[in-house]
Amino acid sequence: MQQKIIVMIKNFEEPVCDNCALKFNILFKKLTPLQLEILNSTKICSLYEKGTVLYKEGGRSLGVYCIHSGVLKLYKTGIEGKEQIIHFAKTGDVIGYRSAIIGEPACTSVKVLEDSVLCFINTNTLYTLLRENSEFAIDLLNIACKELGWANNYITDIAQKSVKERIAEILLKLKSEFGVDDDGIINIGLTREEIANIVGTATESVIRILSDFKSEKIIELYGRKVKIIDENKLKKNITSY
Amino acid sequence: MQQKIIVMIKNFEEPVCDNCALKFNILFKKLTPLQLEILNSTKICSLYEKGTVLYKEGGRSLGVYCIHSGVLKLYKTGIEGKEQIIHFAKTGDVIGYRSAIIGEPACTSVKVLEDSVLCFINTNTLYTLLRENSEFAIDLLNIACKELGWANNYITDIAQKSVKERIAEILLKLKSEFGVDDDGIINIGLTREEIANIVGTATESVIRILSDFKSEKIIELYGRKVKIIDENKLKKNITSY
DNA sequence: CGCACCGTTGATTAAACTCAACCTATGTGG
DNA sequence: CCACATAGGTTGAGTTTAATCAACGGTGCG
Repeated sequence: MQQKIIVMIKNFEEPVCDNCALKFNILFKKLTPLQLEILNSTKICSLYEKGTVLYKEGGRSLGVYCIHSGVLKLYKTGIEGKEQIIHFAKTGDVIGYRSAIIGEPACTSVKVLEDSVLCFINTNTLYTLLRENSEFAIDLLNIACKELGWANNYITDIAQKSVKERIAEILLKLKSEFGVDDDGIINIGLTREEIANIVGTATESVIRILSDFKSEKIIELYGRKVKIIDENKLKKNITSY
Repeated sequence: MQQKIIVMIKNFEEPVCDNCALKFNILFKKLTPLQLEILNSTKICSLYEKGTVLYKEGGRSLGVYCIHSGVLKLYKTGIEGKEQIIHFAKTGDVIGYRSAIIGEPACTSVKVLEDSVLCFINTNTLYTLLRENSEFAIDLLNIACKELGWANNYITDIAQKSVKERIAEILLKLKSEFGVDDDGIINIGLTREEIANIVGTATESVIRILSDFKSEKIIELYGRKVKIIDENKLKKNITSY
């Protein structure tokens, strides 16, 4: 029996913290040149292909990941394995810090949605930087607080809004978060099931509601991609507080 | 016409940070004696009576409150004024830091549920301490991360569990958070509507489910207070992941 | 080809909300 | 003191929303 082995080599440029565009991002902008050097020499960068599970809920954290490029989803596994997507992470985001900071098992799993170049920073280095540089700690605190604000909003949304409203909202959020291409199509493709797992509903409900929006000429569907053609009408589906 | 004016003076002992029991709490334990002194001399303590609204969603934050004693609820105002309770704060908790840190309007309103002695720390002092003492910043980061973990869990709960499960869970959470008195009755009294506003349901649903639990001999009701008499049966109402 | 995964549709069911009425306790003004 | 208003609690009936169940079509892949 013969096996054909296909080796696919995807190349990626190893990022250097010192001239990484992300150092201008909120988190790393306050690091000193020396600290950037420490970061650069201890970080471990790799390309993670679509579908890879980076880490799982309940697993012990070893550090944080800085997203140089790519898209990932953070989710919890709920009742009967149903996944609840907590949020998406993309270029410039840092994930895994919650678990690294408090030294508890991860509260979410992370899966690569689009090939990603990630820099891993171990907990020791993270803590060294946090202790040495309180501005850095404050910036990470900022990130955590922003996420917390979003989470609080989302609790209210899920608790009070209808499935239709939540889907309308998520479409707008995806648009603002991922942008649109030249044809105005939102730059992320999610399965119907994934959308359901964001807003906390059944796949069939998502299908029906997307199809409603389509027949009301509010959106256009291109497979997994969505184009919003009437943002105002879409917003009218959202009860504002 | 005569008016009878009743002046009620409630006394409270002004807390001194240096020997405040809370300094052993996670947040303040890393402050130096000097920093505790700064904290002590700039903080403003007051007694806030039940019913007082400390601050409102959307309002600009001026600092954080350290809870010396008392109970408060943090909530968002959602659709048609329906309140969504995000969480409760009690002795030893610090509230308002999210807004103070990121310099955005508050994302929740806060109301006093039980007379509270609160120490107000203005944003300047907070930032001074954060900058001077990275351990302090790390500890606040810890608090934010814990809250974030809880919020993520709650998103999954609300999205996936039934109202009955959520109520069962909240009763257990209230018990562990507030403890029970000598008769085993949970040390917090909430209206049916407030319970509804925690789990995101209608008041009537809470009434019906509590009454179900009562007739199944799982809980006993004493007005607004609840006694859990069969914790195992209550837990059976919660689907575990 | 056959399998797996995704998307779609229709029919049915179940969960929870809404509405309405009524009860009780508490507090208020006349 | 009574009359009344207010807020919280309760119950029942009817309706709505969304979940579930089932069947089926399309697509890509080994």
